[in-house]
Amino acid sequence: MLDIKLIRENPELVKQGISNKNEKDTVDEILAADKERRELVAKVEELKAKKNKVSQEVGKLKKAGEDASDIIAEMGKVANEVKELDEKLREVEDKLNELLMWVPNLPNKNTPIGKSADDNIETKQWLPEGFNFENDFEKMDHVELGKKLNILDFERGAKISGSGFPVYVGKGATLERALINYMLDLHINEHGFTEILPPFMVNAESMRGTGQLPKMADDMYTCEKDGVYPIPTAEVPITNLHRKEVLEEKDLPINYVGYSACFRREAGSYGKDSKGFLRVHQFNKIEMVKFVKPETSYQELDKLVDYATEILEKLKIPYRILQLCSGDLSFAAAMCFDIETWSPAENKWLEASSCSNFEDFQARRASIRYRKTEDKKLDFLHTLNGSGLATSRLMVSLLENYQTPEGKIIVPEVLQKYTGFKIIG
RNA sequence: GGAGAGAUGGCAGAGUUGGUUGAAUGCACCGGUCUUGAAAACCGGCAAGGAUUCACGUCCUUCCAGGGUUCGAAUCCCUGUCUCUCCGCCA
Repeated sequence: MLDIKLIRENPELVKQGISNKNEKDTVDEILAADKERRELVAKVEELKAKKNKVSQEVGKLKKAGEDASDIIAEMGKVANEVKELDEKLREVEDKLNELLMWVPNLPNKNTPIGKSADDNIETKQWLPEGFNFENDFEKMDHVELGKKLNILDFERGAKISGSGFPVYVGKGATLERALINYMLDLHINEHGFTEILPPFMVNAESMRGTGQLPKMADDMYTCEKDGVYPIPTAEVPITNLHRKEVLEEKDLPINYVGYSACFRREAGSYGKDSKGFLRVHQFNKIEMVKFVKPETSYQELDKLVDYATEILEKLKIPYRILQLCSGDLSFAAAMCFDIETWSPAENKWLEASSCSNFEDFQARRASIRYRKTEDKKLDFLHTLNGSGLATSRLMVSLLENYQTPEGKIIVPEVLQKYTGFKIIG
C-alpha cells in the first residue's frame, strides 16, 4: 500500500499515478477519512491521558488508605466516553484501511505512460540462429502435437478436473519435469538463488500482503472452510516468508527461487486464448523473488529479466521483451517487463514471464523492513519477482519450435541430460 | 478429533494476592573511560507504531491475536492462533 503521508502531502501526484494506471481514484475520500481519524485520535488520546493520570492517583490514595470513590465515579464516565470514541475511531480506521488496500502502487517515473497493452514498448527481440518467422513447413500447434505424440491429454484433464487442467503423459510429463529442474538448477547454481519449495495454499493475510486481495478475489480459488487459498503464483508464499519481519541490511539482497503449481480461476476469460495451454487453471512455474535495498531495486529488476531470458537463449527459443506501460501494469507493480516467446503455429507472441519491481508497496502491506547498518534505523525494503519461467506457454513455444516435418519433437540440448531422451515420437 | 502445558523486548529470562512495570536481570549491540592495540573491568545508551511540534519535547498504543471485567491488567475471564507433550486417526 501507499504511505498515507505521501497521499496526505502529495495528493495530486498520487491522483496522477492512479489515473495513469486506469484505476479508481479515491484520494479525496482517503484524505477525508484521514482527517477524521486524526481528529478522533487527538480527542481520544487526550481523554486517555487524563484517565491514566487519575487512575494512578487512585492507586496512591488507596495505598494511603484514603477514600477515592468520587474520583472513581468520575473516571467511570471518562472510561465510557473513551470506549465510545475508541469504537468510532476504529470504524474510521477500518474504513481508511480498506480504502488504502484498494489503492494501486504508483507507476515508477520511468514507466512509460499508456492506456493499454497496445502502448507497451518492445525493448528487445532475440531470435536463435537460423530462425525465420516464415515456417518452412506447416507447423502443428501444441494441442495437435500433444495428442499425436500422446504426451498431453487435455480431454481427460477436463474429465477429471474441468477444462484448463492439463494432464502430461509419458515423455510429456518427463519433459515438463526436466524443464522445471533445468530452470531451478540454473537459478540456484548460476545465479545464486536459494531454493524454496513453498506451501501451495496460503491464508488471506498472505494474499493481502502481496496485493492479490482484495482486488483479485474473483481470480482466486478459495477453500472457505479452512480460510486458505490455492496460490496463483509462488510469489505469494515466498514474499510472505518474511512478512512482519525485520531483516538486516547485511543480509540483503535475499534471493529465492521456487517451483510451484499455480492456480487461477481466470474468471470471465473463457473463449479468449483458451486453447490447450494458452489459458489454464493450473500450471507450473518457477518464480524468482528478491528482497533488496531500495537504492538497488532497479538494477535487480534488470537482473531478473536477464536471468529469465538467459534460459530462453539456452533453450534457443525466440523471445521479445516488452516494457509494460502504466495502464497495463498490475495492481502492485511500479515497473514491469513481460517476456514473450514465439509460437509459430499461433503465429504470435505468448507471455511466458513477467518481471516486476514492487518497490516498497508489498513491503508496506506485509510489513517487511530492514535495519540499516549505518544508523540502525528501520525502513521498508523493496520486493521484486519474476517468472523464470512459467512452463505452460513456454511448452507451447518449445513443442512448436522443436517439431520436425515428421511431427516429432527434438528435445533441446540443455534438457537432454534431464530427460534422458533426445527425441519424442 | 480428545487431554494437558506454554506464548513477555534482538535473544535468554523475571514478573500471575490487578496499582508510578514499556516492563527486573543476563547476553548481544552502540558510545565512552582504561590500554601501545585488543581483551577484561567500569560508566552511559539501546523497542516499535501513532498523534502533535520548526525543533527540544509531550502524549497515546503495544507483554501471541481479538473481545470482556475494572477508576486501573503482562497480571482476572472468554474466544481464536501457534508451539510442545500424551491418546486416537491417517498418509
